[in-house]
Amino acid sequence: MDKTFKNERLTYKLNIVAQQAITVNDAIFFRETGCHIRDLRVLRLIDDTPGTTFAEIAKITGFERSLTSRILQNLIGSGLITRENSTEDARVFLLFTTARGKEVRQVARRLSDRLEVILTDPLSAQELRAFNEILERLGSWVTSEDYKQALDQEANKDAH
Amino acid sequence: MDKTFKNERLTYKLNIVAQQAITVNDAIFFRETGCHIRDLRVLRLIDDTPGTTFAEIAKITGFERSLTSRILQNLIGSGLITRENSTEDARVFLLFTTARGKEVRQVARRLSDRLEVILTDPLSAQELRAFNEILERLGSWVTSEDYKQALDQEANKDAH
DNA sequence: CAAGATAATCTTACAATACAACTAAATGGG
DNA sequence: CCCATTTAGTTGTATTGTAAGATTATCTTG
Repeated sequence: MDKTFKNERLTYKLNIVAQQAITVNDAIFFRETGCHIRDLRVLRLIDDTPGTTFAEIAKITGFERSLTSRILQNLIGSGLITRENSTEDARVFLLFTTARGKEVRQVARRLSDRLEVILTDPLSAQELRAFNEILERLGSWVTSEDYKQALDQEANKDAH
Repeated sequence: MDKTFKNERLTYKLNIVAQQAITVNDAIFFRETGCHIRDLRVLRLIDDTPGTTFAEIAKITGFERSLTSRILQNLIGSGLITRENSTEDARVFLLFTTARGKEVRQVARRLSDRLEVILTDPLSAQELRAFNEILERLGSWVTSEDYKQALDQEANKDAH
């Protein structure tokens, strides 16, 4: 039996799997679409809510404003999105996907499906469902206030 | 119901959970032990195989030689490990943990236990076991040659 | 219309890490 | 036995990604 991780920490295992999957996938996405996963996420957001703004994107993704700005510039430069001045506020511009943007989004979606199939190849359908469900719960947990508080309490326990 | 990730990709969820858990944990480790997770991993390696060498560490961890060198310098600087010249080869030095190093390792181990309990708080014992087992398998899979090959094939399918 | 406030950008600084050049010591073939 | 090559480990430098803050343009309110 393969013992790649026997007795390793959960976070360590998590890190390996996430890191590996993302690094590899990102390279493939870039080769096939010219975009990195992060850019594609922004593209998806814009495609799902046409006319969204810079500020919206920054807020939803949590990216720094400067970073957001650059990603948008990239997408515009690649002709995947366009910006239109808002008629109500000349400071604001509205974002839309171009035809090419929609196309790239579809390509990315299909690619993503296939990559996920490969990633989860060793899992049975049932295991995959269970894994998804658990990740879901853990995701909610680690981004919650309660999690932060639990950690704070842990720290205080030590400090006494 | 909380929909943090509804319909999100597996890799995305994985990334969020791993990223969040690691970032937060690393900060706590650093505060409590003065070491980052990565340093602690090296410390553990040395403590488990006293007399190990620079080259061994670099090979096992997969870290760049320069990075490995700097981590070791840190650990030495903090008085957690010592280096001894090898009697057989003057280029080589052997690594050992100091008393303080062993102590820090223990502190880190206990802390790690507690942090893992907090992280997996929303899971039942059974779910935790299942999750661990699946992560184990995925870890082996994504670091295997077969995985790389499966991805290559996928890429070629497109290229035809 | 002046004084903030807000949207987005641009510049700069910083941290992390990889790469490559370097020193010192060992090995092995002529 | 000595010189060329290899190996162990270190250090300087370049690159990269990102955050923070200054900057520009526009809007709002008194």
